[in-house]
Amino acid sequence: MSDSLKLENQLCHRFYLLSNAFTRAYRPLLEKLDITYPQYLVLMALWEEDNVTIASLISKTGIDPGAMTLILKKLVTKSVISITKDEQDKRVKHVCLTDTGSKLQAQAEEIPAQMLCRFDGVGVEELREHIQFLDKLSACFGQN
Amino acid sequence: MSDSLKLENQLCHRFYLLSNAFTRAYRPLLEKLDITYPQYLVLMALWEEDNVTIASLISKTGIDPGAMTLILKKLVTKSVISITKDEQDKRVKHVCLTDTGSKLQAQAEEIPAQMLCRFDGVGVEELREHIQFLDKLSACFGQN
DNA sequence: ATCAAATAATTTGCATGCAAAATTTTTAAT
DNA sequence: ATTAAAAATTTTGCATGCAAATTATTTGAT
Repeated sequence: MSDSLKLENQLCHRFYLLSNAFTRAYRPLLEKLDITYPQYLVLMALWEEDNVTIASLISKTGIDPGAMTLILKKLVTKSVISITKDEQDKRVKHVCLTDTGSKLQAQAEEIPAQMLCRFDGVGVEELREHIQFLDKLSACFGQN
Repeated sequence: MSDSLKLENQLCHRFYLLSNAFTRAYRPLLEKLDITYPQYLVLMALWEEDNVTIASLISKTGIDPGAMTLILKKLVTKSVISITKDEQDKRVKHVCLTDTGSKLQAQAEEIPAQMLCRFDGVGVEELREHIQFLDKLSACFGQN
């Protein structure tokens, strides 16, 4: 019976807890925009670069293809995005922000700062340093 | 348009990606034990301390109460745990490992090492240091 | 003792996450 | 040109995650 199976020694459990904690923390902020956290990820990607393919959104956000289909449908229903078919390659679809979707960015601008406020005693330098570690760790798992 | 809404600047997105990546990485290892990742969390808690209340499991694993009910039902169906009612306080239920559940620990012992193998170029010292940061960050969000 | 407030679990309804199968369309090899 | 393999999406089925409402019990205050 080593300690390797103890919960407190699991790196994965930390990420499980933190990922869920962040999603919960974002919820009240995102509800004002009437969107969920994964939908927020899609919109952040689109605010950076509009008119991209679904495959591109999947790659940038890391959202599962099957989930992406549903998420995009909901954003279309909310009139935040529109989806058009590619004329050259009929397999491909392009996702565009609507006026409503573009204007949502202004309301979202304040969200990152509001989240940072909650990081009590966490320095910006410290943060940047650890983010490098997180990216290094992500690289260990490849694209999947 | 500040950069605060860019995906690459989102700490939350890192945790989203890493949490999902870990769950995916554990899947093939856990399938040999016929359990899912959240079920694995519950079992790790029970291998550390058996015969605990559901509320205790919720607290230790951070799994949502509603989800916990379903997870425990499945573990009961697999004959990995058994659930008994408290005689003193009829609101409370106690969760116990069955023989099958106890013996599963032996098969699970090799899992942590197999996961660590994938951490290419990540030092043990480095790991310990960053885990402290993760715990510090978790504390910013309280129990919820 | 009595009754409101607090607890422990469960249920409900909605939104993913994900593997695997299915569709549609394109590309590549023969 | 044909056809098999590849690529982009969608669909299907199952397992959470989570807020909110509900149920069953217990505790605490009057």
